Amino acid sequence: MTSSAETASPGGNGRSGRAPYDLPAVLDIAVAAFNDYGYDATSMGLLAERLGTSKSAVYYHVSSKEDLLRLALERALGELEGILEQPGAQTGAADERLTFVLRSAVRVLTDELPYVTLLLRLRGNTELEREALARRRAFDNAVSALVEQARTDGTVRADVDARTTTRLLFGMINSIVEWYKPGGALSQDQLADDVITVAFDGIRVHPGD
Amino acid sequence: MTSSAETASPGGNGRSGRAPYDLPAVLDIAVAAFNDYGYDATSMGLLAERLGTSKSAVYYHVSSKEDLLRLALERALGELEGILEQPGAQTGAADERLTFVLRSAVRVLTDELPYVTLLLRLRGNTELEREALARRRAFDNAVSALVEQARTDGTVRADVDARTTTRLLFGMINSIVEWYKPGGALSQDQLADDVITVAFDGIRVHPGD
DNA sequence: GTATCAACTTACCGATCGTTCAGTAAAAGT
DNA sequence: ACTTTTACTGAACGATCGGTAAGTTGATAC
Repeated sequence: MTSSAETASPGGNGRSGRAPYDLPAVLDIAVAAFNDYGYDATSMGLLAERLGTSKSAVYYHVSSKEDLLRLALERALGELEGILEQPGAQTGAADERLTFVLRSAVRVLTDELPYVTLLLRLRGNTELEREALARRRAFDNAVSALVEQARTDGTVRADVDARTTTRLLFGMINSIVEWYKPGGALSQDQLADDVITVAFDGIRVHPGD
Repeated sequence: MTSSAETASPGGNGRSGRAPYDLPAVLDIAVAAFNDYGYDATSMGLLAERLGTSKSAVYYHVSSKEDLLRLALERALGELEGILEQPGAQTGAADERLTFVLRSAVRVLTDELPYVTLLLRLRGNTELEREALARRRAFDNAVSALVEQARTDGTVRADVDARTTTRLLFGMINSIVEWYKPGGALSQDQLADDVITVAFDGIRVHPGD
């Protein structure tokens, strides 16, 4: 057997009554710290402090600070891009596909909250960040094409252009990472319903409804 | 006379054919750099390079890096808070006041784009940043109260709670700083119209419209 | 019982950070 | 003519940055 590590009993290595870290655990804490202070403002020393170890211990698990960022962004982008590969995003009427993608995006945002938060706050300073932003833009463009198609179908309003509509939609959805607290009073499903409701029908009560 | 400086003719001080900087000019360039790289990732050296001077020359005009941030945030927050003091935000029906505030917010965002952008990207690392975030939260709460009132009036939908509604509204509006380019094809007024349209009536075309 | 290995620790490196300081050239004031 | 003020320059400060090198420890393999 290949030693199923797990996050098993403490005292595993007897060093000081704490199981050794594995990469996913380090990544989780790193991403949380990046979101708290910002990637640039988070020093490896501070990260080590949060982990309860030394800087060099972190470097045993990861090859560089940027490597942590790469792993985190890959996870977020992979989940988002996965939405577009699902049947619900590829078959059916454009407005129904759009609904599916938006609802799925809300689910990914809430499921992978810290990872997507990190992605959405990138500034594009390094090559790695620029590549991630390009992939994010590609996702946005795919959704924009759906909006365009729905406009042609006559199911989405034509008095606002598709690009602006898409940006406002993502502005609304992406803002979720700035305030949503998982496990709070607002469930993921309820939030997704609210987003779809406001996005498609707006906040106004129409006379006669 | 108190020496009306202006950004007058070059060669003003004869040093190297360039007029001396004043604080507003330094602040403009600093805010642009902060938005390009992020506040933390922007070094005073890089800032000086953009200004075409030395690090210490910057310190002649400003007492610290944080001081630049303070001046910039004060400008953005002052403009936003000013919205709530205008008659349109204080008299009339709640939904009309809400419309006025949202439209005004779009105008402030586009007029003071770099300054508001900086504000909206704060992480709250220092005391200064936390104070700015508190003022921003107070603004959000004022708008949330308007939404609540409009719900009571029956002009805004009651099936989404006021807090979530407000957050989605601001998510939409605040995202403008991430993509709006002043002087482009989309005018400020058209953008404001689009925001109001999508926010109040959604993106869907209703059968029978 | 010795060798090997994962998982660290302590100590340190050069680079860069925000900031300061002493000096200085040109303009303005008197 | 002389002083003061404005707007800098160039060099340096201590602190902190991301990252590295070498040694140590307890568990496991043989």
